[in-house]
Amino acid sequence: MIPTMHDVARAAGVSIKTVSNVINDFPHVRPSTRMRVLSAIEELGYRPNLSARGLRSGRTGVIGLAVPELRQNYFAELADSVIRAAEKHDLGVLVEQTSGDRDREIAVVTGAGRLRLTDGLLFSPERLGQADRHLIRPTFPFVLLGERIFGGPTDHVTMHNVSSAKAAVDHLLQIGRRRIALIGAHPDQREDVRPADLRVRGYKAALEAAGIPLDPQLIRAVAPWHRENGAEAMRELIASGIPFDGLFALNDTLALGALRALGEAGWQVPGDVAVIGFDDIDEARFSVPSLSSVDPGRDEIAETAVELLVERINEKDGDPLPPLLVKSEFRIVARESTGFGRPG
Amino acid sequence: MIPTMHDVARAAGVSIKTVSNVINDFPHVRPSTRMRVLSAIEELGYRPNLSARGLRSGRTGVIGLAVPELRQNYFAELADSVIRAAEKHDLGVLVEQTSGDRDREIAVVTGAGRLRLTDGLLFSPERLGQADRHLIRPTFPFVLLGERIFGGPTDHVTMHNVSSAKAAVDHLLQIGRRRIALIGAHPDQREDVRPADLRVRGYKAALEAAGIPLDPQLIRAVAPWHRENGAEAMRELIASGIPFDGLFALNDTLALGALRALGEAGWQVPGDVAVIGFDDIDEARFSVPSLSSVDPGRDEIAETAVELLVERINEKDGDPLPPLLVKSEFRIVARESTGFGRPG
DNA sequence: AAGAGCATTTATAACGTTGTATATTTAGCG
DNA sequence: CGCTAAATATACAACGTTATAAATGCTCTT
Repeated sequence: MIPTMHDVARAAGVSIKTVSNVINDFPHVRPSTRMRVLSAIEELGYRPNLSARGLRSGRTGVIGLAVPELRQNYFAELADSVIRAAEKHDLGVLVEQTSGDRDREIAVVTGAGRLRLTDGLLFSPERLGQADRHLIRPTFPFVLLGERIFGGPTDHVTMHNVSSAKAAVDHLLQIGRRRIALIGAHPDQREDVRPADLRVRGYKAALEAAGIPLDPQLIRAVAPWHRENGAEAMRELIASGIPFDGLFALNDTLALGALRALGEAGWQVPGDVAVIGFDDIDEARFSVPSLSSVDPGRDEIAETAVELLVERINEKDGDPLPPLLVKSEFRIVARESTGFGRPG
Repeated sequence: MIPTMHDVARAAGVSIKTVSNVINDFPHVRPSTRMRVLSAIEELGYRPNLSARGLRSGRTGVIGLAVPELRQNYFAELADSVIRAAEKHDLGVLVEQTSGDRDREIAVVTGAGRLRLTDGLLFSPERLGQADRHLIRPTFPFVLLGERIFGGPTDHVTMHNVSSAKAAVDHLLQIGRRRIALIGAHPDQREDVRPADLRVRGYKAALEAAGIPLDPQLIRAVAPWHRENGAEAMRELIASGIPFDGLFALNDTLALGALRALGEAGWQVPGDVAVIGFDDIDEARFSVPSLSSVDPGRDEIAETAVELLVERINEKDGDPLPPLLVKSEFRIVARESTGFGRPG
């Protein structure tokens, strides 16, 4: 049978509360008593029952992470970073996949479902957007990730989409590219706070600052941001005959698809077209050619998000701080696809 | 304040146990009573406290998944599949990363750490090997994944390493390749049950069946199986001047690294060298050229593993079934790197 | 050497749910 | 109708932990 605190207490000849005090590092325990309890714990192989602890203390020591799907590199790497960050706070991470399904995302933000076993939730939406802001009710510790919803009632960790996108395009301009295509714009033209729109805004700002007129033909709508769609968009652009010497793909997956299409068509990268992506997923370092990208600070996002969530969890009931918006630092990573690093 | 069953019971004018009965679909509840309770639940926004349920019932509704790290595509995709499979059984998944650290892997198998909150554990080791078999004590529901440990006291879901590797090499032979290199062998020569060894065995079997003499120079040891190491091994092989016209990489990540090195060296794939990998990660479909691979049946592995775990969780104490070894079906996926699909 | 004041320990009551045993109601049947 | 059996509902204990408050032990003063 699995030993309980009672068993330990009996073995050590102390009360159950003393065992609890030892386990929770309560200061006033005589060293000799602590020793006795610790060895009883050791001997019996006792482990605290986390359900009981959770019931009594109101904390489970687990946070939830809801992402569209781990199959997508960006989210796998995000989850990796979140799990590492949570570990530092001694928290476990329960991962839930929404599959980008609207109803499931709603279930997640309204606190339904499995995530009730958690002390708080990190949520990276894929379908819910600005219009669904009102659905988010901060009835439990909650931190929003990503760029789909702004101005909600909860903490939010995101990236500098506009300025980092501008920096990416600046990078292409610096190496002398003038006709810079963009793939990944949102199919409908409404400009709001979606990452696609924000990054397009950065693209336009960079061109404008450089005094280069905007050619709408070079902006290609692509959704969703999968490799095959990136490849397809690139094939279409190549087939259209519209000249271009640079490409800004709104994420790395699109860029990798585009690299493939360029390769198929016999175009040289970066000779004929310099390419930069966004996200700096691990894979970018190992494509042929390796892919320049924008590192949006994934680790920083994960760590910040976990820290904010921990603060919310520890927050006293009385004095809730106002919701915080944090933008992580970004960084341009220049690789072969824009003429840096090894020759490609 | 968060409502409890008591609040629901009071609102519906019934006893707390009746509320419990409604929630757990206990058969003998009058439809009118059920309605009353349900609407009270709805009105109060009641959600069961899973810690309390866990304490009382001994089940948390969460299983653990321990993998080296989600950053590696294979594990991200495995986790994705596991979470989907668990969902069908109404189970959440707590993901733990061992970072391939031996001590952490030991902590995981001995039931220490955070995973105490779970009803059972799926474990995919990276460091623990055959010699550590004795560490695994089935004191809680446990299913082993992967190919590092065989003959342990628990259920185990794995793949047909030898025969699928043989099939991969057969595929290269069928398209006329005769000098087939292998990268990813284990640095030490001891042949046991590690995936590297098993796959090398399949490689040898295929050559032998085709009557092709083994050239030890073509077998390259690589560890760990990362892209950069695959690229490096390939560069060395190319530099060595040893002729070869086919490559079997023991996993896709190595193969992708090798593709990169081949590209750098100006070799054509599949013209000069036909390449096949192992795992069929999503990325294989989108490399340039797309990568032929062995699909080891990841979804099947995940589903089988979750089902076995659920059975163990539900097992009565008295009659434990003997440990089960399940091998999933594999399948060769032929793509451009071996001359199939679009031209590459 | 008695008490003050702090360090240490303990008994007992929760936390919110489900299981057991039992009470009550309803339905079926002669 | 009255009796039995089934259906329905309930009270209360228990799961293993932490919090509270109170009890005991120890170390100093004076």
